[in-house]
Amino acid sequence: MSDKFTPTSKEELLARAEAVAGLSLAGLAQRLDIAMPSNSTQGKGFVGQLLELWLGATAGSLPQPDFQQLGIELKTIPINAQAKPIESTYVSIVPLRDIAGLSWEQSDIYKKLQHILWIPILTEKGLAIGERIIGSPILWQPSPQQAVILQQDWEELMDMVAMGEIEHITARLGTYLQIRPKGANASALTQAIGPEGESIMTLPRGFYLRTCFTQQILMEASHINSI
DNA sequence: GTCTGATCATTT
DNA sequence: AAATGATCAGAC
Repeated sequence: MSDKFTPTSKEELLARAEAVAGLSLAGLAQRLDIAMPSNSTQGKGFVGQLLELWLGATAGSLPQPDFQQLGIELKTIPINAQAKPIESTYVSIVPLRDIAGLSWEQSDIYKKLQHILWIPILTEKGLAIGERIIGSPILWQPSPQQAVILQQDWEELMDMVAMGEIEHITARLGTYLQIRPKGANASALTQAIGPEGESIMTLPRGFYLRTCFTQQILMEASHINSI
């Protein structure tokens, strides 16, 4: 039943995603002969991995788009019954060293944000993880206006990193993009640039998309779908 | 430790 | 209630 699948076109990928819209996570897990985690705390990441398996994502833990041949990144996004995102969306790790001369277009996050397959997951709290429902997929690319803001956010934040101001960066900065801790726990440390240009140890950080931004994406898509 | 996949727990 | 800062699970 769990025959392997590799998408060779975005149309094929989208069709494969549409085929499981309306299905519960437990339903898809059963189809793939995968065991469900007992709860959503232990199951962090399970939703994404389940859809990766179904859709034939290949990038593994590389900092590259999931479907390398197609240049498409896969993102599941938890939404409530009003179709509002429940959580921000992690995109990629923030480079904290050897970043001199790094441009927006060269960055890992730029490549991932060029083309995303969004899969909304209906995730009301109190709903068991297996009862979450897979929604209709959205194939998205940033509009020119969105691209400008994303680049501005990235440049503002990465300027601070390059200037040794990582410890002054909070999640309050950035219009669409924000930087937050992204590590196993508070004792996981990595090297970064300090105030005097020296090497310091700090928490690993990640780039996240704010819910106000991902909500835009979902709203635009529902508008298109309703025409 | 460095990435991927995210959601949890606490503060605001 | 929503946002921020912290954490969970797994591959390598």
